[in-house]
Amino acid sequence: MTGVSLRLYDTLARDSRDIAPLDGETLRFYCCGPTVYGPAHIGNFRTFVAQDVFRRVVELGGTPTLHVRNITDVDDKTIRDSQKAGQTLDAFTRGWTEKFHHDCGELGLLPPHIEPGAVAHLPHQIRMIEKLMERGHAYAAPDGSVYFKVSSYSDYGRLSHLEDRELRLGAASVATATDSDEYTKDSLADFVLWKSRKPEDGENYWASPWGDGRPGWHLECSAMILEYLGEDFDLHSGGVDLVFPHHENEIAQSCCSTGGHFARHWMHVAHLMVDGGKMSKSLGNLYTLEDLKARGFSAMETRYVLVGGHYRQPLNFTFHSLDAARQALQKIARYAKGLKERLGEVSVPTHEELINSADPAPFAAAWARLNDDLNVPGAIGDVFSVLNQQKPSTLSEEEAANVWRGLHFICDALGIVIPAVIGEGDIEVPAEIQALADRRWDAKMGRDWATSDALRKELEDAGWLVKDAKDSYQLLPK
RNA sequence: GGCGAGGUAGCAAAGUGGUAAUGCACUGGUUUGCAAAACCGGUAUGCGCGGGUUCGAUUCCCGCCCUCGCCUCCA
Repeated sequence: MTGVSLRLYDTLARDSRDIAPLDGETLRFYCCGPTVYGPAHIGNFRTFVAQDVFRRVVELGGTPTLHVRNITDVDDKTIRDSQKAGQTLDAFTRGWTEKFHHDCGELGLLPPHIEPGAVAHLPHQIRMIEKLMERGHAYAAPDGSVYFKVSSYSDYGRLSHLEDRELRLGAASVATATDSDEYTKDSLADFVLWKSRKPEDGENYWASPWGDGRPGWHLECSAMILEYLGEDFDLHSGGVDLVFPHHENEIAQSCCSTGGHFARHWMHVAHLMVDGGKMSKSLGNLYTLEDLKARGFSAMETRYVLVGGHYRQPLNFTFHSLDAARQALQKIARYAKGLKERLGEVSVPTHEELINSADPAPFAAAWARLNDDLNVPGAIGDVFSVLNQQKPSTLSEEEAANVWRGLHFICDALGIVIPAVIGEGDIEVPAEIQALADRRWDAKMGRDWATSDALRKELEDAGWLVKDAKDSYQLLPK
């Protein structure tokens, strides 16, 4: 044990609270997962990365977790786009789920212990609707849709603080709502649990006691949480935009169907902005991991950026921040290399090994920051402060080993894999650049400094940096 | 209109009732033939503006200005 316990801000309590498992053993938590109708963008990943850091800190602190994250594989968008792609819904969502898993792997996200899909849990959802009907919290409309009766649940709005929301609806929202054709609802506030079959759904409908149709979006999380985490569990997490209505609706559905407590703690991750504003497809600033890789940035560099702002603060993404991330990671990489030289043969401890011998060593301050509402930027600052003070060459072997373990401990908490020092891996050098560099090396060996420097300049102008060592040199792209 | 978050150096981003971490960028020096790396140092008399409380506020209170997000597609 590390002797520090995690305090985390709770959206519902509007205050920080200690995180401790309800059952005294395992921290059980749920994260709203992606809707798989395309590649996730880095904004989506910001949330998943923040949740991953949460899980890592909990585990490294000595508490095992049960992490459940769903896959939304049926909704308007998945149906619409699968049809556009000429694929069955199942094939379409399976493909995007695989892509999602691939990206998660590259970003170093620990896979959830359970990853349920909505379609595979239709019986659970239908059962929940039946419960809600029995208890008088839901009603079927003439067209076969089923709605949750918001007025039947007095606590509705507690999470989002929109208690009397019909009265508070902005002018724009009212206009939109009344223009829509959902006249079958008793109240504007009621939300759909079961959507009756529509022609545009094609083959994507399922049988229910209320007729053919498909589940409402909010329902899947409630049903799957009940199945895998029960009526009462530790924490629920998602992006801030889910506070209302999604999480509010989940609470209503779950509490009304079971009488249980539902989530004890709510963690919400602020949005990623791009160039100071919201990301959107129309602005062309919606980046995927693929987009950034095409520009030469690794998934780890992206992760470093995503993790680099406090999770409750909007984070502005820019390409400059990716450049800065690369430099910062290289600084850590060079430091780690220095330690390695000091230590000889050392291995990189795994997450499991670190859990079993949890010890932040000289990075206790950084670890404390992480345990204070996951203050990652503060922790990173502390890490560099230590690196600036503990130079590998000045450390005893024992001290170096300590720093090595501690550094990996903190990096593991952040999910950062320390990269190789650039240049130590394979770099493809164009033949003409290589030729220039060889000529320069010959000139240098011949102590023809003028020619050597001129060629260095030429290489720099071509975007290549020459690093000289005693009897060799390296070419690095600038 | 309602709710919420925020305005800290060129950029990013922590933090504290007692005088501003850290990363990037920039920059002086040591070192290197020159570079790179490394090492030593510099770069906000200042934390949106105006008041107030206090021995002392960037940190608390009040007012104002500005930015961003949410208000049933949304991580």
